[in-house]
Amino acid sequence: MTKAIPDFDLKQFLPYLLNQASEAASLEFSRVYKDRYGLLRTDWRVLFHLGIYQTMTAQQIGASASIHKTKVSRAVQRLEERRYLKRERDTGDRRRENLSLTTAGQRVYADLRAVARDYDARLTQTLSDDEIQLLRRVLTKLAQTAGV
Amino acid sequence: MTKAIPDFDLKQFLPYLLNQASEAASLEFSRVYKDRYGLLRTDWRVLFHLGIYQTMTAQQIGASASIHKTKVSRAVQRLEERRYLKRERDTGDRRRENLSLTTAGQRVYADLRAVARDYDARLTQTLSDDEIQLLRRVLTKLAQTAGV
DNA sequence: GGGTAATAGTTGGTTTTGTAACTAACAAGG
DNA sequence: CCTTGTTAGTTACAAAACCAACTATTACCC
Repeated sequence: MTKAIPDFDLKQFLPYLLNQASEAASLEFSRVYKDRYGLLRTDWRVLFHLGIYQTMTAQQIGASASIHKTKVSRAVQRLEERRYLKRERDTGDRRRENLSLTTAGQRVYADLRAVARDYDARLTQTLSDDEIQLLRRVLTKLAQTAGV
Repeated sequence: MTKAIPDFDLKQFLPYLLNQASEAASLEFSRVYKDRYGLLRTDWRVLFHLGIYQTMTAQQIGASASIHKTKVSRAVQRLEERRYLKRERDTGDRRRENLSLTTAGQRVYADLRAVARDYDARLTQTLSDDEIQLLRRVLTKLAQTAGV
């Protein structure tokens, strides 16, 4: 660690900085869904999609969250094993499965949603309303940039 | 996908939003270091640390980037295999290894640094200077929040 | 000095992810 | 209908991440 004048500011490089912020910002939340329910990151995202929208296919969830279909498939399997989710073959198009939460899954969702709300409030509590708005707007734009 | 009024806005939830933005923002850059040099995410971070600071130990890199020591260890192995990095046992404390880039490694760093600069400029080009400043400030704060 | 704790880094076994190939069902054109 | 192409979802195998235990060395301190 010698050089006095760095020729590149890694910590200001957006892909790096965004990743550091993202990891830090999800760390505590991940501990909750992991420790309390044994879920993985993809699992809680699928769970939340179904909690919010009631019924979706794996394809819809993957498109919404930019998750590859194999990851969605495995998250659905795990949630089904835990009896948080049920599948119903679509009668109109029998390739599709309409996914929804069981009562147990809805309970988990409601619990984690409350945690998420508190957590988001904590993350943003040191920021002004303007800052939060701008942050969300810019991040949303960035998220869309690369087709994600 | 039934419900008209969602009870939670997942896409505004910071851990989720940050992750989407982070993934999107690093996608194209990752293709460059992956396709051009066969590097993984941890690899380019270690490479950049050494490119910027000349000499560091694995411990220092891990502390700086919040990367677990086993991940650093394996990234160092991969970079060494590719002859981008050399290790020297520290004479003062023989547990430590002083890591630095080979000439080949420095070439790779210089190339990727140029890509990174262009890429960062592209990511921020639709934002005003004020927005960029605020974004970086807020993200830095968030990154520090959880001890990361 | 000699024992105990702490630190730097590696290794091994298990999970998770990534990628490609696969099955099953639908679509569209002849 | 029947071939060809597309879509929804799963499976298999390899690559990577995770976590715990390990070695080697240094620090502490009685």
